[in-house]
Amino acid sequence: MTLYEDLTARGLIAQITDEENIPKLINEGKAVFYIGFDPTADSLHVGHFMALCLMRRMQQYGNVPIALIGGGTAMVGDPSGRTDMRTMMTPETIAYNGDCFKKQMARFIDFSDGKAIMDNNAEWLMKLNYVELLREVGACFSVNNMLRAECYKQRMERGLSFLEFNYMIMQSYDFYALHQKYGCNLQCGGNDQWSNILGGTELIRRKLGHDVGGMTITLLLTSEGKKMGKTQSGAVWLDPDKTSPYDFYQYWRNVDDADVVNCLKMLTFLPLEEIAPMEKWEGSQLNVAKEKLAWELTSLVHGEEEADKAQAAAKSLFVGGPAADVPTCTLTDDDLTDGSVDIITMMVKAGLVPSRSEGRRAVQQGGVEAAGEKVTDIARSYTSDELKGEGVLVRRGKKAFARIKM
RNA sequence: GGGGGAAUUCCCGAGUGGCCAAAGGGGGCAGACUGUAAAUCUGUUGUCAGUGACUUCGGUGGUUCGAAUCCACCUUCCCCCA
Repeated sequence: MTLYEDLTARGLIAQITDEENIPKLINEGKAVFYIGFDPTADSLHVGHFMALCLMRRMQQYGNVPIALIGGGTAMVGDPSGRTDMRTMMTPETIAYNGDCFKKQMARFIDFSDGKAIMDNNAEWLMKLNYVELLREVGACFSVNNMLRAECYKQRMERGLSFLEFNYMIMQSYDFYALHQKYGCNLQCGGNDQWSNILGGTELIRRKLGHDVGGMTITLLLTSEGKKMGKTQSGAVWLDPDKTSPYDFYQYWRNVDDADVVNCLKMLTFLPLEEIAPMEKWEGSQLNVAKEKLAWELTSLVHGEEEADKAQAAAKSLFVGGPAADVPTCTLTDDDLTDGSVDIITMMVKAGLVPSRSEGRRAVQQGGVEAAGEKVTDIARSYTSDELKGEGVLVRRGKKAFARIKM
C-alpha cells in the first residue's frame, strides 16, 4: 500500500490541489512540505495532533517535514473558522509559546540529520517593509477573490478587521519564503486552511512560475459535528501538566461509539487491517476498541509507561481491582480542624469540586463516595488517623476521583 | 465625519424602580437507566454560611428609603450614510 493510499483509506485527506502529481510526489518521498502552527497557547492540543501525525506518517516515507512556528502570524491571528477576533498577544508570550511547541514536537518528529526542519516565520515576516510588501506581493492578490474565500465568509457578517484580513497574505508569503529557502513544494494543514494555502500556491506561481501543491487534512469532528478535543473545561492538551495522562486517556476512553473507528483510523498508527474488523463491532464490544484507542494515543503522546499507568488506574477505578495511580492530594495539619477534615473541604482541596457550594450540592444529590461508602452527610468528617497511610479514595460522580491522605 | 442601536450570570436571551441571585433555552454537574457510550427521565446550576449574609447585570459617578432597571460621562461593539 502506498502512502497516499494509506492516507486516503484512513480518511485523512480532505482536498489536494493536484490529484496526479501530489500522490506521486509523496509516495516517492520527494515532498518537502510544511505545516504552520501558530503559538497561541503554551501547549499543543489535540487539534494539532492530526497535523503532527501527518508529518510523522509522511516522514516515514522519506518526505521532509517543515514545522513552521508562526511567531509572525500569531501577531496577527488567523480569522479562519472564527466568529470573533482573537485577543492580541504580546511578542513575549508568542516567543515563549513557540518554545513550548518546539519541545513537544520533537516527540513526534525526528529532527535529526536534516530529516525534518523547524523554522519560525517571525524570521522573515517581522522584517517586512510595508510599501515593499505591497508592491512585491500585494499586487498579486485580488481583493475580490479574497473576499470570496470560505474562511472570511462568516466574518463578512460579523466584521473583519484589516489586520486579520491580511492573515492570508502572510501565510501565502510564508509558503513563498519556504519555497525559496528550502525548496518547499507542498503545504499541508487543516481543511480550514484551504484558502490560505491556495493563496500561497497562487503567489508562488505568479512570482516564480513554479507549481507547488497544497493538501488539507480532514477536520476531526465528533459525530455531533463538534471539533474533537474540546471539552467544557477547554482543550485537551498534550502537555501532561495541563491535561494529565489519566485525563487524556479518559477523554479517548469516553468518545462516542460512532467516533471510535474514525479516531482509530485517523489518529493511531495501527495498521488498517487491525482496525477493519472493529467496524463491525457494536454495543459493549466497542469498549475494547475504545480502550485500544485510548491506550494508543496516550502512549503516543505520553509514552507507554504513562499509558499503562493510566489504563491501570482507569481499570481499578471502574472495574475494580488493585488500587493504582490516581491523582493524590496530600493534606497538612493546617487543613485540619480539631484533628479532622470534613468531606467538602477534602473535595475542594483535591480539586474535585470548584467551590464549597458545589461540593455541598454533590453530597446532597448523592454523588459522593468516600472509601467505598456513599456520603450523605455534608458534615461527615475524617480524622487524621483515617487519612494516614493509604488515605481515603473520594469519588465524585462516576468519573472524578482523588486519593486524599496526610 | 454624521445618524441609529447594543453591552445581563458559562453561552444565547428575557427583565425597564422594590415581588431579581435575576424568566426561558443551551451547556455543565448529579441521580435513575446503562457499556466509563448515546438517548431518555428527574434534580441541580453566583459565593459563603442552613430561617440569613455577601458579591454580580460593560466602567465611573449621581438621583432615590431602594437601581440590572432612571440621569451624566467614559469604554467597547454593531448597523446605516460618507
